[in-house]
Amino acid sequence: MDKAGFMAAADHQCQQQGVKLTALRRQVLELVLAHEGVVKAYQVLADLQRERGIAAPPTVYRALDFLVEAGLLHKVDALNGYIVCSHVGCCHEGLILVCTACGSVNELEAAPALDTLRQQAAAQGFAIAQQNLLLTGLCQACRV
Amino acid sequence: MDKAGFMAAADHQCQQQGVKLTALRRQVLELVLAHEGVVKAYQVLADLQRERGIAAPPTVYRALDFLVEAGLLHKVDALNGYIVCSHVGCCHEGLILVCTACGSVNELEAAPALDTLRQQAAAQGFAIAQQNLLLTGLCQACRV
DNA sequence: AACGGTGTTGTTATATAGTAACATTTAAGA
DNA sequence: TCTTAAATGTTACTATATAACAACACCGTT
Repeated sequence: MDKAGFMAAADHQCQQQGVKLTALRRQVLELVLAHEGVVKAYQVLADLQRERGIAAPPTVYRALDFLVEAGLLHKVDALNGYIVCSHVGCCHEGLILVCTACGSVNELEAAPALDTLRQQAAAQGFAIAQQNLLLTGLCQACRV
Repeated sequence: MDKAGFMAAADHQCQQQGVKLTALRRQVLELVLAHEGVVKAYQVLADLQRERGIAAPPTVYRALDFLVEAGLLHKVDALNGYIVCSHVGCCHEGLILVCTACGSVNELEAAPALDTLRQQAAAQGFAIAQQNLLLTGLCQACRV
């Protein structure tokens, strides 16, 4: 999806959810989209400062939290960063693949196996709120 | 496994791997074992300072990194913490379940589903180096 | 025992990440 | 318009992690 398309989908999704994609949140989302792969909060902060002259960490963290909550971004804890959700609108989070060589990030669609995992967790009485599934390694392009 | 048993298994495993479980690493491992659930690096640092009078962050991080590398601990990125590996000696990392209510952590044994995931990643040409699979939610005891 | 290399630990300083608390502004309804 | 809730600004701070270099300990060789 191109950036304009993503922004349109973001607008739509926020409207659906009854939450507001304000100017600031929109700007932060665009800054994240402007990068490839994983983006760090302080990178976004620097970008934002360039565009607006001044900004403090909470400004960025609040916007990023909102965007994660809205399902537009995912937080990648293992990298202290954020990625754009590849599946806006179709709700499922996948398995995140991070290449240590080129830094690229992909969301692998693996619904059946993930469902199995969730069921096994549920079988132990565990009620899942969030998932955070990440594999680190070498992508096809880099493993040559 | 009790603590003494774990330390014995740790000794054995390090010997197998040809790496050294030095006095410092041993002490750090014991400090981690002394806690339930997730332990933070700076908590270990504080404990270590209590026992030895002085210690700096790199001392602790190096020891923790070593212990993770040796397969005795897992790093839980989503919590910036470490947990004791439940399966020392039998090599498989599982799926980590973290309860947001009581803070308890369990490693769920889910080899078949995890294998499927890995195969799906591999099918895309991705060579897995590390995995980091975590579910957050409520454990059986807390969901009542 | 003396030497030299490797790995471990100590030390200082600093980089990076994230949040608490309160003030101010904006938006939306009564 | 007034009021209230949400959003943003601001200051200060806490928490997490690493770089870089120095000192030391261990181990095999001469």
